Amino acid sequence: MGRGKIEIKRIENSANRQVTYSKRKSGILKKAKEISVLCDAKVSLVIFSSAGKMSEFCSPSIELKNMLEEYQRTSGKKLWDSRHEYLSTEVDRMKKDNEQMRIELRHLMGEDLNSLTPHELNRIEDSLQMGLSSVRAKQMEHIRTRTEMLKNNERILEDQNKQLKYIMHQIEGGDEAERRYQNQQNGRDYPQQALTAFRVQPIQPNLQQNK
Amino acid sequence: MGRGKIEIKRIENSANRQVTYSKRKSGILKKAKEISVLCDAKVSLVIFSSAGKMSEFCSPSIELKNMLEEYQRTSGKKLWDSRHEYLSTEVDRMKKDNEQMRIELRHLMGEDLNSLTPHELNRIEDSLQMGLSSVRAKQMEHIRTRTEMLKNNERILEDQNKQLKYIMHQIEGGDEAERRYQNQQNGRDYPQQALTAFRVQPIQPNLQQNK
DNA sequence: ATCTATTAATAAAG
DNA sequence: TCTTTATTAATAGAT
Repeated sequence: MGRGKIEIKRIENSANRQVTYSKRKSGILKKAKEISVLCDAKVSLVIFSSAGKMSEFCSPSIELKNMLEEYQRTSGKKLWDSRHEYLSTEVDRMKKDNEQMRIELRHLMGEDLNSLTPHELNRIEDSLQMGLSSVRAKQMEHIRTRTEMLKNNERILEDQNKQLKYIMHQIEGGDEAERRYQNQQNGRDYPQQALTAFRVQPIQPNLQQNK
Repeated sequence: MGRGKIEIKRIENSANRQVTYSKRKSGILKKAKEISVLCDAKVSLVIFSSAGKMSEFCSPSIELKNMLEEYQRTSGKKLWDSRHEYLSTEVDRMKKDNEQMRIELRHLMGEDLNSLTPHELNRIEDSLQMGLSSVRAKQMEHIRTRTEMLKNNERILEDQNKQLKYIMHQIEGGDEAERRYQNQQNGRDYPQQALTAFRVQPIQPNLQQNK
């Protein structure tokens, strides 16, 4: 039904295929509407183009959902019932999993121990003991890291102190700066600016955060 | 496309309607097949005659079920009922729950600790410590119970021994029974029946199982 | 999109 | 229900 007869096989030329799709799609939708009206039939037609765009026709006055329910009854094929079943078993499976983990967690928290045999208690104890060891090892690791950080900062600050003392010594000819420093160390309210006034360049680029 | 043009409205004559249905049905099924082949489209076509007889076409290599899932995603219309949704959300919720418990369990077993802050580590440690205390308390309880059971059994057996010795003393006039008992104690193969031959009534109703 | 030559579908009849 | 056939409808290829 065109300028030439065509073979029914995939149209390789993409543009042609798209044009033909468009024409035939409207054709088949029209046919669907016609048969539903002429013959009082219930029709559901859903089409996805190769690009994934959807078109549909469904007889007026009937929901696709209802039609598909009838489809399942008539054909015996399951559409969403099977999905229901799948979900139901999935939920059951997970509930069991869940319950088991909940129980194990409870046991590890020292609850509901009455139902356990001595042997099971030993297993729990071992698990807790091992867990505790690992956790404490990790805590020690943290503490070591933090201690090293503090030591490092201390060293940097000490260096800085030495530099500052040296600079002050040079500038004020010795004892004056040393005296000021000692006063500050002793908690007297010596102006804080006294030190920064020397405009020393930043000398602690590696000072680490004590987070 | 026939001997005359027809108006698109319900065909009142039942026989005509049936004939037209049959012809157009095969026509539209053919069209569905053609567009799916020519244009690489996914097509689902379901038709019920007014008499309730069903015909269908679905693109090969695609399940109607899958198409309908895509339909729902694309159109946003829901085909399956609220129970389905309920199950879906239930599964999702449980998956989350599950995952969280799995993580907590792992931490309590001393795994995957790197992601934890010191504060979280402390929490885990406390939990483990408390769990361990409870488990050990319960183990002590078991041991105590078992010890008491053993003591009790021992007492019962001692009573029984006394009774047996007394009975034997009475029957055999004293030393003979005592001698037999001593022989048995010393491991000589004195016939086992010697004692049971007295047909003493069961006298240990409260003897407890050492399980 | 629109046009149109041609094929395809099908209404009515047999 | 099948076949035939006259006629309309659909559409392939061109514009």
